Amino acid sequence: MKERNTIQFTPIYSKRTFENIADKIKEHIYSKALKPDDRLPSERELAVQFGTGRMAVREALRILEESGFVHVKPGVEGGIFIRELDSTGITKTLSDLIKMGNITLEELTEARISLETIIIESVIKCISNMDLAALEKNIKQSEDYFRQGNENNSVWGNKSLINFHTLLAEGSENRLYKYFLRSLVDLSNSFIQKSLPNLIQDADHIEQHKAIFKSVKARDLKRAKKAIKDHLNYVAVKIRSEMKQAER
Amino acid sequence: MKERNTIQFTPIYSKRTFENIADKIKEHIYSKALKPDDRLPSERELAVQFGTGRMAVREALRILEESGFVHVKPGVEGGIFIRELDSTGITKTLSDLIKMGNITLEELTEARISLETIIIESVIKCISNMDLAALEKNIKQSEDYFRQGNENNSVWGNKSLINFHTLLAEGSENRLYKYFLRSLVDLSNSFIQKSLPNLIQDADHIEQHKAIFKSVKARDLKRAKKAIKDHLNYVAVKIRSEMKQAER
DNA sequence: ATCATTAAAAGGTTTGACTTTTAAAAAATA
DNA sequence: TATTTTTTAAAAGTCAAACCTTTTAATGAT
Repeated sequence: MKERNTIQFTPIYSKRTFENIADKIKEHIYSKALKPDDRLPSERELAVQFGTGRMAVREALRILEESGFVHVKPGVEGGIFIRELDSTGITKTLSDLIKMGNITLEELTEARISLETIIIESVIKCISNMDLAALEKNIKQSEDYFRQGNENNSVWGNKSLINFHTLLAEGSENRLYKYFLRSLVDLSNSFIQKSLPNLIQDADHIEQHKAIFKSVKARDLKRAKKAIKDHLNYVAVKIRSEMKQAER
Repeated sequence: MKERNTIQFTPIYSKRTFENIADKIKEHIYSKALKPDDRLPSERELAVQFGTGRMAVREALRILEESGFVHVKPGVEGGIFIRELDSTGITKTLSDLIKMGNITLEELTEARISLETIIIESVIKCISNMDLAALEKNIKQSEDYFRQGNENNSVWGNKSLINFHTLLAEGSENRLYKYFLRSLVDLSNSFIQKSLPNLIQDADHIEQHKAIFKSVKARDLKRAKKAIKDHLNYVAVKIRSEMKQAER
């Protein structure tokens, strides 16, 4: 039996000039011909090379800039520089969705709890000694900062406290988890920071990080899952009560 | 004891004109003064209203277009239209990360399995009868298409087969899950479709959807979790073996 | 009724002149 | 000599005006 040919036609867009330019540059980035920190020719030079006007190039640059491929710096020694793609694209989108009210803080924290539970499973299977050491160092920093921390006892001063979770995700082999988690953490932080700028850091928080670390180091999945869940719920409850208090 | 004032200065950016324009328009979208399908004044008119040149407006539009806020149509009765924000922003970012090799198909499917397991928990708690009906209808469509499906027995023809999972996510109350899942599903589909354009649809696939549906309807979490896990693993195995076969 | 033509409105593109920003280089000062 | 200030050149940022292209509604011819 002869196989039938099932070709499909895809819609045709006669693309706009600036889209073509953006695509051409992207191709070079995809193919690694252009790598992070490389500098592109100047706007005017690009316009000449592409055989287009300067404005078309500029519009292409706006697109590339917005999606995080390049970053543009004016002045001598300035120019158009290739950037590393990271989680900021996701963060930006989610941030917009939050501003539109399409996502609430509750949804954010719920998603974070689910995600971190998944991550801890992944992490416990494949975390390296280097990652473990980084975590241990992070906890040390948190403790140090907390001890001398009379100057500014807001959680927001203690950066290491905030970084623990993203650092934990670094131990996972699935980069998607890292991107997602980093976005969620960044967002819930900036979200909470706005409503509770004076949130106090407490010793329990660090103890809980320590508990998570220990169970991960011991590769005790059951204990680790419980530790992370307890911790996140603890934080969620604390935030909720603080918010209630702030309302009055 | 007097509380110490802990103000923080945020960095100052003297923003570029087009950024200011984009921000101004975004504000109106955030505040719902501009709603989906609303039409903005023409480029020329906007330039007059903002007191800037037309090119600054155009660059702002490129940004808004890229991040999914507006969509631009030329011609009479054309113009600049407000769009509903959805998951396409996330999808686009992830798609770029895939093209950069920062994410693989394996990571994608793994993440999908984890996410769908979470979703099924959320769904089973709060799914409405309407959502259940939609799922049931979807399965009916898949079966109908499959029965008369001699014309084109590729899975890709059977759209309802593909939509089952995103439809399931609609039952969740957490919109983040919906956005994430839709992105992951869209991506793995377009990914697989490229490498396996002739993937055959099979009856088991639909039976598994049915099993998931039944356990969700019965609110049997344990059975539902098993059903979704089995299904996704089944698909993953099938795809992997097909890919191996395609290599030869 | 149907088809072809036309005109207007919108975005798309180019060009050239001008402004602003930045950092290195040069000059003035201590 | 070391430091501070000024100059300068390269690059992006901006604007205005003209012109091109696409789209569709309205008009007119068949």
